[in-house]
Amino acid sequence: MKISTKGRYALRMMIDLAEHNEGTYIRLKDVATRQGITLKYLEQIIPQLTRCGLVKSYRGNNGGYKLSREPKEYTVGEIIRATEGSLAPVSCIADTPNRCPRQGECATLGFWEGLWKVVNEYMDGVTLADLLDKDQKRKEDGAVYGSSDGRYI
Amino acid sequence: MKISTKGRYALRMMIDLAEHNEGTYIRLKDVATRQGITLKYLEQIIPQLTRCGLVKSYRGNNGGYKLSREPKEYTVGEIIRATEGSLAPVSCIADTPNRCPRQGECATLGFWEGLWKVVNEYMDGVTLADLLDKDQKRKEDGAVYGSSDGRYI
DNA sequence: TGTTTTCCTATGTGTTTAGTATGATATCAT
DNA sequence: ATGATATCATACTAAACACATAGGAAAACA
Repeated sequence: MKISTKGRYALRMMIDLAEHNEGTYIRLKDVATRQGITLKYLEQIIPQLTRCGLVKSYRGNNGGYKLSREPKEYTVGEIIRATEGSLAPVSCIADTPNRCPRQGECATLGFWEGLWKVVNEYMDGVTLADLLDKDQKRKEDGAVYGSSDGRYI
Repeated sequence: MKISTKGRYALRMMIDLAEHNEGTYIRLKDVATRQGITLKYLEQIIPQLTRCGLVKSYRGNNGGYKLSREPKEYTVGEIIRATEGSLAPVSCIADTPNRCPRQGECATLGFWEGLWKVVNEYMDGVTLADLLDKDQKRKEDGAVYGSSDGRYI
C-alpha cells in the first residue's frame, strides 16, 4: 500500500515548477538541486508528465519545463496516476486485462472497489495550488499542517 | 498502491472461517481447498493473524483455526494491517524509523498523512460481518454490489 | 504408535524499485 | 559552422519484494 518514489518525486517536481514559474522554461537541473534528487532520475520520471500534457518541455540551450496550466487546474490525483498508473488497490478491478476468474464469487471485490473510490476522491479533492498554499504558510511561520479532522484541506 | 496477496488472502481466510464457524476448529486444508489457494502458502500467512489474536489455533488431530471474536467485532482494517503492516502510503510518516530528514521543509507531508487517514477510516468502517452479509446476498441472488455512492456499506 | 494437524525455516523465481550510465537529438549563442 | 546546454531515449544493475514451494519438527489425539 505504498506510493513509490516515482509518484512522490513527480509531485515535488510539479510543486517546484509551480513555485519557480516566471513564464520561462525551468531547467530540470535546478529542480533536481533544489529537491535533492539526482537529475538523471528526474529525467526518467518527467516524460510521463509531458506525455500526459501536464507539463510542456523545450529542448536546447534555454530549454526546460514549465506547467501547461494554472496550479489550481491540477488535481494531485492526475499527477499521481500519470506516474504511478491506476490507483486500484487490487489488480483484478483495474482496467488492465487482469480480471479475476473468481469475480462472480468474490466477497471482497466490492470492498476493494470502495477503497479505490475513496482514494481517488481524496486525491482528486486536492489541487496543486492547495499544496502551494500550505508550502507558503510553512515558509512564513512554522505552522502545523492539517485540519482537525485530518482531512488535508 | 497495491495490496499484496498476503492481505487479500488473509481477508478471504477470515471470511471463510466466519462462514464455516460451528464452534469447532476448522482445518486450514479445507479453507485452502475452498478458496483455491495452496495450503502451504496460507500456512505462512495465518501465523500473523494468530499472533495478533485475531484467530485461535489448535494443533493435532482435530486441530485447526477459529475466530476469537464475533465477525462484527473485527474491522477489515485490523485484518489488513495485521498482515500488510502499516497502511501509510509513504514510509516517512509511518512509525518505522524511516523518518525523512526533509520533514520540516516538505510540502507534501500533510497530503500523505491525510491519505493515510482516509484509507484507515474507510477500512475501519467495514466489519467482517458486513462482508459476510454481502456474501450471503450474493449467494441468494446474483445481486449487484456497492451502494450508489460507491461507499462499501 | 501412527495419523493429523499446526508451526518453523529455508529455498527459489520472477518482478519491481530505485537508481546509474551512455549517448543521441534539438536549440541557442557566439 | 561550432560549441555549449538542454531534453530525450535506452540500456544496465543491485537490492528488495512478491509469491510462492518444500522439508521437517512439534503437538495432540485415536
